[in-house]
Amino acid sequence: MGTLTVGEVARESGVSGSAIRFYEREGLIAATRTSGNQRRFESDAACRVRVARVAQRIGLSVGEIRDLLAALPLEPDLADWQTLHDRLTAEAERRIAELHAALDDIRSGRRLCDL
Amino acid sequence: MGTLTVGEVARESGVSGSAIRFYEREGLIAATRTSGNQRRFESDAACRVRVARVAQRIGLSVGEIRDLLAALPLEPDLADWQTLHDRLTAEAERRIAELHAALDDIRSGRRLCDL
DNA sequence: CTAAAACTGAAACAATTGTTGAAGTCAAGC
DNA sequence: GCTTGACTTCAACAATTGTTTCAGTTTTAG
Repeated sequence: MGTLTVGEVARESGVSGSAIRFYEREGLIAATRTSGNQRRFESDAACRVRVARVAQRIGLSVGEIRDLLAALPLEPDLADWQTLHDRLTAEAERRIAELHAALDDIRSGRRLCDL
Repeated sequence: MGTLTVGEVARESGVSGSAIRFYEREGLIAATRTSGNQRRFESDAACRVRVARVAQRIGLSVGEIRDLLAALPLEPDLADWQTLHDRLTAEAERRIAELHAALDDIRSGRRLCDL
């Protein structure tokens, strides 16, 4: 009950088992191993995977998400969540700004060829 | 003088020769062939490649850009440019809206795990 | 005509984000 | 203790967007 298998994390987070293994390989989530070499995750794993999917919606790469989650302790306090929150927000706004810049260029009146 | 080689299109459009060949393979730009099988592009090719790069900034895939450029005749009139313009703009706005939706979710007050 | 520069296709490589399949191992219930 | 479902690793595959390298061909300038 204290720990979760790959399949349980997969179900709880709505991601496939192969993706869960991939995320563990990539360092997004940590696992211990049973004596028989099976992964066991702490109960926060599904939460972290969900955070990862939110970050993917924003457009972060797996490497960026790894770094993001690295700053999130096992039992995050409010400040930890706030930090994560702020980083995701900043990144989203940065990407929105990039798109706005592209839009401005498109609308600049110059021919598209000259951008 | 009426046609351009790969290298000339590359220089005029600021992308590499290998990318130019790739774009031709993928149908973004059209080429005729010399008797010696070398590509020759019409003078609009560099322009189309530039449009493609703008579209990439917006986030369109090569396939989407192919479709976009397919609607652009060899000598586009104002309406053709307007159509292209409108599609790019709409696509940019769509992606901006997606990011705003993600931002709204992040700011919804729910825990990130519950998104 | 010849030498150099640019071109050719084909294939391998690269990073990214996983999925699929095979063969074998572990864990849980009965 | 046996069966069954879930797990393991490893490798191959997939799509995307090109780059690199090879050996060979064409074009162009002189």
